[in-house]
Amino acid sequence: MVSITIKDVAKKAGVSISTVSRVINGSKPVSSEVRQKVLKVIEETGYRPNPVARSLVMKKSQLIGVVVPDISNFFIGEILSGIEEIGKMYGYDILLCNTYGQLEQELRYLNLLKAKQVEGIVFMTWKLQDKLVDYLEKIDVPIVLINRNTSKLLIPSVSIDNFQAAFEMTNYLIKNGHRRIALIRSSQDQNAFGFDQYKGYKKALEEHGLELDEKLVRYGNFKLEDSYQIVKDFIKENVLPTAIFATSDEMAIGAINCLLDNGYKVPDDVSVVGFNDIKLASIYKPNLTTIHQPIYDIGAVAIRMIVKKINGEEVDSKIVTLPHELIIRESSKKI
Amino acid sequence: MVSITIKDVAKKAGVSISTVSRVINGSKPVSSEVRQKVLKVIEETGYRPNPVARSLVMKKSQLIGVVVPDISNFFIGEILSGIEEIGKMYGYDILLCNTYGQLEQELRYLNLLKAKQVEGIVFMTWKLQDKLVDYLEKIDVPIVLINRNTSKLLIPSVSIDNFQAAFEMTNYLIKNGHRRIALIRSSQDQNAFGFDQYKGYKKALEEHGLELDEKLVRYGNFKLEDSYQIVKDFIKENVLPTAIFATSDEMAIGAINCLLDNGYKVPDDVSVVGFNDIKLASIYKPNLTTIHQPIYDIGAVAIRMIVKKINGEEVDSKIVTLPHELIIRESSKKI
DNA sequence: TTGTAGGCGTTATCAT
DNA sequence: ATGATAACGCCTACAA
Repeated sequence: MVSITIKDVAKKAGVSISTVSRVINGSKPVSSEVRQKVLKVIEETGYRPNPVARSLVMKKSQLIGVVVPDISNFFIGEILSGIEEIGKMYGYDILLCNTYGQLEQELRYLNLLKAKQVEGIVFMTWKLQDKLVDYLEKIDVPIVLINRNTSKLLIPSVSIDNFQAAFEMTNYLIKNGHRRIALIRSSQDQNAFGFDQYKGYKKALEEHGLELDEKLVRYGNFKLEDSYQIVKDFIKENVLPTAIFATSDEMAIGAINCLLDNGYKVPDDVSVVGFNDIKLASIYKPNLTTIHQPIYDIGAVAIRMIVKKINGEEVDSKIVTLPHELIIRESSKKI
Repeated sequence: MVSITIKDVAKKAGVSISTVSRVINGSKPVSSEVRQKVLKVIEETGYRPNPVARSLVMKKSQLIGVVVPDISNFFIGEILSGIEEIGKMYGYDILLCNTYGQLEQELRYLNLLKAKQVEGIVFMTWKLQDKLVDYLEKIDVPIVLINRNTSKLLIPSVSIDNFQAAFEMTNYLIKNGHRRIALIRSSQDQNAFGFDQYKGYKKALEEHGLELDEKLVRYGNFKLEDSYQIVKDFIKENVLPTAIFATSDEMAIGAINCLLDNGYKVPDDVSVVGFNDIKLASIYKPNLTTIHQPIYDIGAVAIRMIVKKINGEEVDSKIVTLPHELIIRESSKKI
């Protein structure tokens, strides 16, 4: 099964390969007579230009790299559909990279993507380490970060206002009578995803004259198991708060499960709220009070920005902040 | 930012490009003296071979295409991690294609993947239409289907024994006193995913002398909303069965939600069971009775088969059937 | 409007 | 052991 090339088409149509190239790309005028002939041959032979060869000469690939820390994460899955769909719309294909949030993998993939001549990169991670930032800022490919407010960075990003959202959520909890509010977020690192949320939480506490009890701030890695264990610890240490603010819905669910398993009622004994509003949030029982993010749109906007950059169009702003909304459901209540 | 090529390295090292190529690929012996020199230059310059150029001449791409009907589906997300991880282990990257189960998209992507010189394809769909099968069988790239027992097809596949699993589940329900057991599966089509499950369901009914009531067999497209609506219909038509067998956990959850919303208790009023045992199945309240599949492994095995084929190794069997297990949890009970 | 020829970065086949 | 050089399939000045 030898695939047929532009040369074959040229020969069969009795023209030069440049002419064939021209009718394919419409790069230069071709007499409609010749064009018809060539088109006919292409049709007959089923010729398809070889994208690899094309990439080599054009240094373009119609490929966009997407690197994420966990494909099977619900939140990320939803973002991916936005990316894929809009990308497709513009003729770009997705090279998927799963890093498990490991710096080493992230660096490796970034290199690989560049080598593969991807035209843009959508990047997402839990922890934005300095070394990574250096690398990202230097890379000469359009890149956009997801879910980061990188005001201090040079890299464009699309995200909601995590600070404000966490602030609102904490406020809501406080206004509903909660005083001891735990925060489950990811790593302590300043660069870790969720630092803004931590600041929002802190600010709300401060505004109400509540003291921040660092014992109530715990760290999980966006996994159910992690928050499950954290709540277990709370119980064991006998310091269970009246409200738990988990910075991802998955972690909220893990927390609720632990509570339920230990005979506590949600929200009667403890209110638990999440973040993201993944599909599951409104399905799980009890439905999650959470911060709604336009998840699909985040992916869609990110890739749209990349496409614009690729086409040399001016991108309105480096940092796109999408709207969020506090959604109150069953998992929290006034005390 | 001009990237440096093999030519630059050759010049700097004072050798020919062939020599450089040799030390990179170890394709032919090179005096260790020269090798050191070249290696040093590569190190200094940070030279990385251009995979696109390499692809062009080798007609290989280190790329494996993965086409799925819905990235944000939980089950598929988990399969993807298996594929990605094992693929990476063998140096392959993933070109992700999301088809929404549309034939048109599937065909389009298959073409595109071939054009991109992918070395193999992992294919998954809800409905394996004839036109698609024709195409898949003709394609000259290693391909493996996921979650299909394609005994009658020429294409290799990896899957559990869906017939047997559905048989066991139905049996379990019957043995627990259920007589009116609804089945929610995907499209009626013979080629649709889930036909085997339908047969297993039927067989179990027959073996117990139970009549198959076609009114109890409904069709949803693996979406929560679909099964939600189906249960709503059951209620409206006043034909609610004592047990509902949904052929995906997501659909089971949709069914339970509808039941709950309408004042029914699960499993007290109605037992609901699922299929797949996605992570969520053991987290959702009530925990789902379901068929456990080794989801990650399915992806892993599939890509492993492809890599073997690429390397010309003999693949043991065309059809790999992985073990499943009936997991009994809280969503079903004896009546 | 059309054709010729050089080059994109590699690998592989010949010589040497 | 090493070096020219011809592919790989395509695009694009430059000529005609």
